[in-house]
Amino acid sequence: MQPSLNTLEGLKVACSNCNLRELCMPTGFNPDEMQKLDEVVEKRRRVKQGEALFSSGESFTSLYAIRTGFFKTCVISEDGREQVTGFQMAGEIIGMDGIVSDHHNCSAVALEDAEVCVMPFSDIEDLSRQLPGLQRHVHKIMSREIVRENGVMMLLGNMRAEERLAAFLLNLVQRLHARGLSQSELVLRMTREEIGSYLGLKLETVSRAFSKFSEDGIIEVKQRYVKILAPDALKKIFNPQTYY
Amino acid sequence: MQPSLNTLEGLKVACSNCNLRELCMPTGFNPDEMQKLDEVVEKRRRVKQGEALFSSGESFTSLYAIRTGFFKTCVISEDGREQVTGFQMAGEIIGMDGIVSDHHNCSAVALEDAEVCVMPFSDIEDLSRQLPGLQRHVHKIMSREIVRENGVMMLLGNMRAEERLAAFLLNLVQRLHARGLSQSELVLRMTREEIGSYLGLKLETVSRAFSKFSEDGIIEVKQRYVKILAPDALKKIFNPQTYY
DNA sequence: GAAAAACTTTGATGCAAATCAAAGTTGCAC
DNA sequence: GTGCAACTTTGATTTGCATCAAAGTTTTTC
Repeated sequence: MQPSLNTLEGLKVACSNCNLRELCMPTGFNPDEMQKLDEVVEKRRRVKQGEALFSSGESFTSLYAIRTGFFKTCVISEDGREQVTGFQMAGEIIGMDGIVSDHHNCSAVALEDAEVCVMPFSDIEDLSRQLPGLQRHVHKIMSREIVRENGVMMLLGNMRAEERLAAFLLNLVQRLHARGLSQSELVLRMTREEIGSYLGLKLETVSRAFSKFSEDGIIEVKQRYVKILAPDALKKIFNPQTYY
Repeated sequence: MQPSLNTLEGLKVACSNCNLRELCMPTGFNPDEMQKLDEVVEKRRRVKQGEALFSSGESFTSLYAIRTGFFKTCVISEDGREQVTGFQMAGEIIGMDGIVSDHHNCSAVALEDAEVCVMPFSDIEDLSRQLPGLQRHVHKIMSREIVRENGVMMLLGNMRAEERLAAFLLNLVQRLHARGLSQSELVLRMTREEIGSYLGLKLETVSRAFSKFSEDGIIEVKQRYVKILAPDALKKIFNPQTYY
């Protein structure tokens, strides 16, 4: 096992001084424990835009912490229909779909050039038996994913096109804001078709909903660039009852 | 802590001789480890039809293993829309939605009189630090739920009404069969409205899809009773491409 | 920097499922 | 066992989104 300073092209990659620590790893450890935590990151890996970090059916070995870049995860039915199951950004952990069967159940594709920390799952399991804080963290991350998917089911099962898009934009901008970016401006990393797949809509419907929001003065759109002019109006569309 | 023989109305309730063991707990432990595992089940709890085992917002303490009965889990949006996120039967574990925030994110309601094993989550965490097999099992159960929800997203995002109902029936009968019941006959524990909520459809649409399958000779329906006459036809509806 | 490829927008039309409506069935309460 | 409440089925109509189509924009490629 390598020491706490793993390298990728000469870069220092210890969790202990990573600026995403609070997002992807538990906190409150002593220096000794921190060092052990660092060792969970076996190495880093770059993934070019359009490439897969892992693909459905591949054997599962590791979880991945996103350092930079943006991913989509998607499942494909036997007859070829693709469903985007999520979009993931820096500080988020992906790969947990593979644990149950030792094979990945979905694919993770980089929507922009990305870099991930590779964390062999057997090492995570070993260490989380020693560090209750890490154990708890792993449980929370998986539970968070379950809860997130519950929310998507609500979206897909109960909401209309504009409600889905409003929810999508609010969620994206909230997560970007938590990473120090603007809470009103964003550049979409995905196409209208990928948004549509995630939201259970066709790309034309997504485009029309964007245009409608724009006409109503709720957002400003120029291709992938979106500026939220009236966040309250978006929230009202997403959740009509709360505002009356 | 109680010994391995917890009781509920005089019944013996040790995991070690529960006939659902293979479904809800890991296997391959020695007698000493088995005894520890038994102690994770704090007690049993009966839940009457229509009552909630836990409700959204309640503080999270335990996971629950279903011994008998049938549950639905559902989330409710702020404006009152209900989305059924799953149906659970004997041997399945529920409550994992509560781990991330220490509060339940969804509600679990018994669709028939039920009995569950209450497993305090802190005990599960303590013991799974000692028993790697248990640790792995907990991870697998949560991963399985993530993968299941991915499948539901595919259903809701990409499939038409009859495909959804076909998938639903095939999934139910497969799980019942794994519990020793018929692979062709079942009695639905939920209403048309609850099926519709799960599948993102209105109750009338569910009813019409049942009638259509019945007219086509694929199933026999009498209210809650369903007999699958042509399982291959159902599979073909669910997954058109595989059969051509 | 021209041509092609990929993506987006907008309009016209069609259709699957929602909605509205009413009758039929089952099961529970008293 | 009668009456009411809950659930289910079926029909008529509406509607939101999909589909089909074409033009416009941006990015990539050579």
